Amino acid sequence: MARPNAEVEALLREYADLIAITGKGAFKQRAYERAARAIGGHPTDVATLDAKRLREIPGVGSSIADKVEEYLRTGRVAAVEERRAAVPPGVRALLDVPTLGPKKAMTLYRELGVSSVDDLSAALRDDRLAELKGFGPKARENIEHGIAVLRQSSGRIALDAALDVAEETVARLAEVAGCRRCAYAGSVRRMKETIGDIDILAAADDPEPVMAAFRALPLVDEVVLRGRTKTTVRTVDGLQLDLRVLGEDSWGAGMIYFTGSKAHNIRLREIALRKKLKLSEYGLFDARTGRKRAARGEEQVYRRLGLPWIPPTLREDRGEVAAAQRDELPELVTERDIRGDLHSHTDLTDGVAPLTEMVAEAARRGYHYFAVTDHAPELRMQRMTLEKARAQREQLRELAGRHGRLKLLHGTELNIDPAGEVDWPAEVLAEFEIRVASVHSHFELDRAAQTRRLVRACENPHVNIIGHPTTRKFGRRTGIDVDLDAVFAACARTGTALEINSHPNRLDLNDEHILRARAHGVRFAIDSDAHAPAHLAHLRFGVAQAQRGWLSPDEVINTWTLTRLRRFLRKPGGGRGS
DNA sequence: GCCGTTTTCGGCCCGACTGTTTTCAGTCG
Repeated sequence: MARPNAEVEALLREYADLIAITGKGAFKQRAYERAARAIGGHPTDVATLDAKRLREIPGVGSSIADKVEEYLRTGRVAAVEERRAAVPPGVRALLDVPTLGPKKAMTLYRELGVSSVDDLSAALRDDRLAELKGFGPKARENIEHGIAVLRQSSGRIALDAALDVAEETVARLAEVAGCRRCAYAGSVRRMKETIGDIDILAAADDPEPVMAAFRALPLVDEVVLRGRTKTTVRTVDGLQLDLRVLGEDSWGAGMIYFTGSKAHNIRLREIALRKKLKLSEYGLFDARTGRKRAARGEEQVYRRLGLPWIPPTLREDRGEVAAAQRDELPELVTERDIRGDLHSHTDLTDGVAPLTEMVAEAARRGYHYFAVTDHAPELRMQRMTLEKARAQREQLRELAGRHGRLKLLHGTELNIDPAGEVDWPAEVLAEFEIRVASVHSHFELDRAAQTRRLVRACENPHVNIIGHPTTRKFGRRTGIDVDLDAVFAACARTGTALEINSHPNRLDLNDEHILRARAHGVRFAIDSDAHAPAHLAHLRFGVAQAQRGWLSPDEVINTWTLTRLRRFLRKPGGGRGS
């Protein structure tokens, strides 16, 4: 289903978790986690590597290489199966509850037989945790809150995972004889930040062969609904997929209907009604005679309604239909407009690839410029020092000019402390060409303190970009409590850009924040925050959120020429800046 | 389990925060 590297990464992570839960072997657990990360971020497909080449991946030795080979050969790993037998899968799922780690999960399982998040909820309700050592009132409250955060996202999955499933399914169905067209629609096509279910549309004269192929997909666990033109299945991961088959002559109307959003479709039907037309998934019809007026292409249907084609990322009933009527749809930023990435990490801190590989990938993507922004010393676990940063700058200089037009920028990701101060004194900050500043801790400060903190960071004459501004993480954290409008205003006033972090678990800022921020006249940076070469491709998710926030290229600083970008990086009061 | 100008053993990313365990374990980044 997913890329082999992603599958192997998931398997090794699971094994690491199982080691942690069963206790003993903290370093072994770390070794598996490290190998999982390295393989997940490895540029070559592990299925094409033999044991010797596998061992060349940092963190992969003979034992892990053997397990990877075993998995690729047989689809299973005996050692993993053994651990699975000892720990019910629901116990591992407890680790997804923030503030619950392996130790507490195991205690809950051993002492109370808790083996799922639902069990845990029940145990909390019956106050059975109170008897346990290490589960005081505050800890129980934290677990309760953790479950609530988790539940907010449960039933939904991250956009990247949904796109993998959607693209794979479309590719399979497109091969079926008699399938004339196939595409995914729904919230995946609108690139919503999380996805509840996946809608697939196919065009065929006879639906049944496509339906049969759909039901037979390896990822299908259960056929929920089975009709002539519509089938619903549930995957082994609990995700719901809907397939609808239409005639090819209804394709455009069908795509509009199944892409949604529902609210957008209602707007369109209202317009149709005023024009004495009727819009359904089969087409746009004359209300009186029933004659078909348009259906084959989305453009034709929109045109018949007196509208230009509206990009799926805008179809949320946020004024796009009215804007289309006035012919004032924004010119949306696209991935092609992006000239470079301004936030990335190497193995000097917590990335998994060396500088050379990150730069090579940036060059391969055709970028004009690329900023390397490893963590600064304040994030202690990264062990950054000024000497290391300067050595990296030298290395970057040596690489300059080796990749055609690609220009390399030496930057850093600073840590914003609770008072809004960042690492390093001004003169050191001035040595860097670009400075991202982000919150990495103290998520619990109150609203006034968080707001002061971020505004202060904006006012720092060396801070160019506020990284992942809300710090929310899908299924982990809701994000800090902060007066975003005050921060947006500070960004606009000080010439500080706001990041749209493209990591599929962050997407921070999200579409709604972007819409609000842009009203303040803020500039944005769409960044990957890549920790591996493959992560540079996450940019597509950030660009999609930018589109959902109605951004045009001019509002995004990394669509600009390097000359214009450099001018922006010299903030008012930023001194030499560079 | 991985790794090596500390090289085949003995380390391993380090520190803060939190709640509760009265001396520190567990979780997080």
